[in-house]
Amino acid sequence: MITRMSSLFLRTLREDPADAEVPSHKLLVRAGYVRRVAPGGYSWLPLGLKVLRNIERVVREEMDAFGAQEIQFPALLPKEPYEATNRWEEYGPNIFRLKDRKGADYLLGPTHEELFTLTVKGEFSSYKDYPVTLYQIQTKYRDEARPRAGILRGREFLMKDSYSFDLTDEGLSQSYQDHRDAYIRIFDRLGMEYVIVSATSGAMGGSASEEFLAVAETGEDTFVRSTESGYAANVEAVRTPVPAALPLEGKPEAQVHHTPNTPTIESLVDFLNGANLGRAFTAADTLKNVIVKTRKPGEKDWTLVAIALPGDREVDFKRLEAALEPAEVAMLEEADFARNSFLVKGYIGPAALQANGVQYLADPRVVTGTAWVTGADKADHHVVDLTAGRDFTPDGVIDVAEVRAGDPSPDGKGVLEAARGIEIGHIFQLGRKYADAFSLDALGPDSKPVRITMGSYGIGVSRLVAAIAEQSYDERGLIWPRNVAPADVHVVIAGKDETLTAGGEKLAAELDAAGLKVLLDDRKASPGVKFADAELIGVPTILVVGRGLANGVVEVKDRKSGERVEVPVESAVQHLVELVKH
RNA sequence: CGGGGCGUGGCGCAGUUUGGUAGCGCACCCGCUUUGGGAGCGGGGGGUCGCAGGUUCAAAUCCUGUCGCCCCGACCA
Repeated sequence: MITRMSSLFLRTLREDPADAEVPSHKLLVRAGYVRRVAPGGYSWLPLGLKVLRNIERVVREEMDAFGAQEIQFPALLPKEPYEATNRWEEYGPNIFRLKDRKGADYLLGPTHEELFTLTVKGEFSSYKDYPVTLYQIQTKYRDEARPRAGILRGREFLMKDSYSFDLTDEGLSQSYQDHRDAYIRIFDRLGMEYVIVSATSGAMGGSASEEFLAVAETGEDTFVRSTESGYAANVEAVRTPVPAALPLEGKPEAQVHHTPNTPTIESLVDFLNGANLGRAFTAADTLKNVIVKTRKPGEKDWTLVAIALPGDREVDFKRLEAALEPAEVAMLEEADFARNSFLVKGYIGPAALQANGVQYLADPRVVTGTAWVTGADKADHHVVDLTAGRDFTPDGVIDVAEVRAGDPSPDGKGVLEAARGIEIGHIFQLGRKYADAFSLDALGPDSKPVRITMGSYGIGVSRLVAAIAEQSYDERGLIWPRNVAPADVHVVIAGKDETLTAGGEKLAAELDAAGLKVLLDDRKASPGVKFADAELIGVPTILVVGRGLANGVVEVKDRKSGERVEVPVESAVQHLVELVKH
């Protein structure tokens, strides 16, 4: 197919739009791919739509390839199914709600678990029908509090969502794995740099859940990865490596010291270093005892839990919540201290805690043989060289300290660094939550009902356009990976005399005949304008038909490397076909 | 929801302090020249200055109200 710039509905902008901050937003607008029509709502212009469709095509091919079947629901949905799962309430202000003329409630679908479940229930009833996986590529709506970054976080977006329905847990695992494999193929084909991180296993039976993050500075998600290996994880899922235990023999005796006015780690370290103890102390030598209270679902009373961690670290509340889930967690209030007089604020130690039946959980770094400075359970006193495994033994391990850049990687290779990513895919095993809500059963071979178990899998299709752009651009413009580019070759006729025009037209026709998608710049603009636009638009290969034509050569430019080679006109088509098809 | 900023031709902005003929660059149209890196010269079209009310002989500019948008954060996938 030949797309002619002379008639293409396209206007490129020389300046960045004022409301754009991130590179993908600026470039997609400047290059004429998208235009904003409302906060979080964008129209796709011809070039943008080509890119979007290319991504859709890759997603569709890989979904179909493992047997998923495409269907499509309305975006406009009745309230009732969402009431059945309580999500009409749970979603709160994040869904668009509307009423029809009769006053009936509707919503614009944010995701479609309910509809898929109901649809399967309506059609299938025998165990022989399962397993089945359905998907759709469809516009979703969420009333984001603050849409931002152009296409990256909109209130209307295109998403592929699929749902697997299985008779058994093993079947669900297989469906999950099928999706995982398909996602890897999809993102590889799209030429993305991405990581797969385990998402926190939610309250729903510790079900598996992983996120695919496109690596990009502008991403909203933080994850850590190893500098030396492929290890990557959500901060909440990082497991701190446990150091080897140290021998207890020869360790100095624990000694209580009078440490006036040292309720904080900083003041304690300063005091110790001024106390002529014959060595230097750092915050990492102290053991901080943080007390929180937890409450399991259904329980009325809170229970105290102590968390011991090196004094140079803070408790990461998100990691703590993830570790204690499904129990709730809260910080202590003054009243809690008043009620428990053994808690001497600033001087809490393991002895009083354990003596009073408070569960005492320690950071993985607190292994047998490590010696600590910690509270002595009375005001203005600390104990030095309190040694784990000798003077105290924690009731268990809890890995909730903040993860820092420079920490050793859990796989033993390299150290961790923090990085940002854009969530482009999410897969997880739902289990039977929705099947239970709608009593989705299959009749088994024994004529007894079997409750179906489900998985739910998403890919942000429109978001991918921006995510790919975030990973692939330079100061001149966009640089599309081959599989998503709006064309295979951008033919620039650099000049306007008739020989050039005719030569360019002929090459474009031949490339088209050879099955390539051609963007032909047949405008009367000056070469400089055309070159600048070609680089802004970002088709990976640019064919320049210009002054060399008189000598029988044309120029093939690689958008990414900037490399140019001169090719004889006669072999240009073959050269390009090989380049494009690899 | 908290903080900050902004609403002036299609886009990017100046003009508002100190009220007095709405301006610049890009884009667009016409003519001539130009044609391998966003050309030159000349001519031209296009804006009820977010909206409403008020002050004034006179309001983009001052006052009051209101609506909207963007950015950071909170929240959320």
